[in-house]
Amino acid sequence: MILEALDRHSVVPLYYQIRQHLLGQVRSGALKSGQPVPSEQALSARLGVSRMTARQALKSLCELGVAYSQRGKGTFISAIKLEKDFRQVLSFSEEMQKRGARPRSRVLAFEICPAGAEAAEALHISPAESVIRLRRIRMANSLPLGIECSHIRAGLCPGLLENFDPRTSLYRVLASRYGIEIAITDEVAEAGLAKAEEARLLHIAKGSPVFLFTRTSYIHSGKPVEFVKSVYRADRYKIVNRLTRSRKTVSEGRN
Amino acid sequence: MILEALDRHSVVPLYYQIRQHLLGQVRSGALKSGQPVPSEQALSARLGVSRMTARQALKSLCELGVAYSQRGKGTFISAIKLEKDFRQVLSFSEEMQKRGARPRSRVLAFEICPAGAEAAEALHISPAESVIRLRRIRMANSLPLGIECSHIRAGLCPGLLENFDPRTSLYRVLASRYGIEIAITDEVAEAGLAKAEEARLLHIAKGSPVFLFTRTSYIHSGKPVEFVKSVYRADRYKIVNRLTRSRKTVSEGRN
DNA sequence: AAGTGGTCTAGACCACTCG
DNA sequence: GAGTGGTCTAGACCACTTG
Repeated sequence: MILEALDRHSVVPLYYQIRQHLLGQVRSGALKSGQPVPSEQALSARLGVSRMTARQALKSLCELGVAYSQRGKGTFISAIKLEKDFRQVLSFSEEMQKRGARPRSRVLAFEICPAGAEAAEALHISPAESVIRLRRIRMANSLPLGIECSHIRAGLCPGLLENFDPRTSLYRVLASRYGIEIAITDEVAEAGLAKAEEARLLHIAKGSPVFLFTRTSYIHSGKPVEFVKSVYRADRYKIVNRLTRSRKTVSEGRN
Repeated sequence: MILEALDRHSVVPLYYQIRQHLLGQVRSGALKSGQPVPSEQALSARLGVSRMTARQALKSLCELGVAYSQRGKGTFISAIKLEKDFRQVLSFSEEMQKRGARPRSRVLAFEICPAGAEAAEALHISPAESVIRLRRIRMANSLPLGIECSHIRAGLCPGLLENFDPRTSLYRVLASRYGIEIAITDEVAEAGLAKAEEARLLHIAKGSPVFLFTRTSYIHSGKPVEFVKSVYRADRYKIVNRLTRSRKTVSEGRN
């Protein structure tokens, strides 16, 4: 059934190799939804790994959303299609490429200025402290999609203004040049109507429906590094989400 | 430092007791953001459990978003506030109670009818197959918030129409009476303008901004059980999300 | 009764970070 | 070099599900 595809001398962990192997079987259709994945004991025996390792492989498969475990019954392939990066922060470029569209941006402003009240609160700095402000029109296949205005604490990335080409990926530069890796983004989405300037920039009628986003991004330690306000055309953008219902294990009561 | 609060004869798993203990220290302020959590070795030695058990406790703490681990350095309390149920499906009642509002509903329709094209596609049934349709105005503190129209495969819950009081919690009845436990909800949110009927029911002007939700809920096996379309007032509702950026482990390349 | 996943132990080696 | 988390082993007992 399962080939001996394990490389015990690889730097790739065994449980990860097993997971990828099973993932391949799902992708190829050899394992279909509802079907049981080999049990922990079976994997352990067949592949000559300890049961804990087999277990870790199955658990990580479940964390991907590809499978689910039932005590006393087994582990089964989930019918739900996308083993998806639903809740991943994607940069605009990444998101567009994934959807098969050509991303482009037009820079409206790229400057150092005081944070102002709203950005200051989100970034936990004083309103007078300097931020790098980058305002761009985001386009997919040359059609305007939205306007994004990003604020980054200037102290975190000295020289960004001089060294960054604002038409390229901000996240990539933050990571490679300054070692700033975004770990979490909190996002608030509201629905509203396009104001006159926004409508003009987005090529829609004033009063058209739009999404208003407010995003704050944090590095792993929890320190906020970026605050973004955006306006997106509602006729060309929607929010897709996947929510899970707690299996009693998440909270301890009262919630 | 850590009290011997472990009950080795409890039905509650040791790792879970340890996690809750650490969670308590975070809540009480004894462990603050940025501070290191006791290491796996330290917990293991101090509490007399194996390192794997201590490890499992720390791992589950990280899965809650309360802490994060760094190889070679340690595990630290995350500064990001809510150890939250961000990604949880909550029923309307649960959500409102959490926000401290009194939930109420007014039933507009509660009937059996053919699924129709849109619901049929989401539920993977034929458009002629019967569904139970429940249309309600959702209110918080007596103010109308939104209109929800839910479609449930009639075959899954015989007698629901006679036995369910549509002003109470649908999810609770599905779970207790029919053993249907919602595991995952896929949600699409769009922004739009209120139509005449919607505006009247929601007490807003026609053309006011609204959220349009389309939700499909699945049980663990992936079978779809409920399809909901809703319209929510944008001035009283917003979407809050937390996104994480992949730590290279999630996908295997090309993404 | 047999098989499953959930928990737990007491070790081990490794790569990594930091002083 | 000392400490940390990441992986792995070879066992064990348990609760749960199913025939």
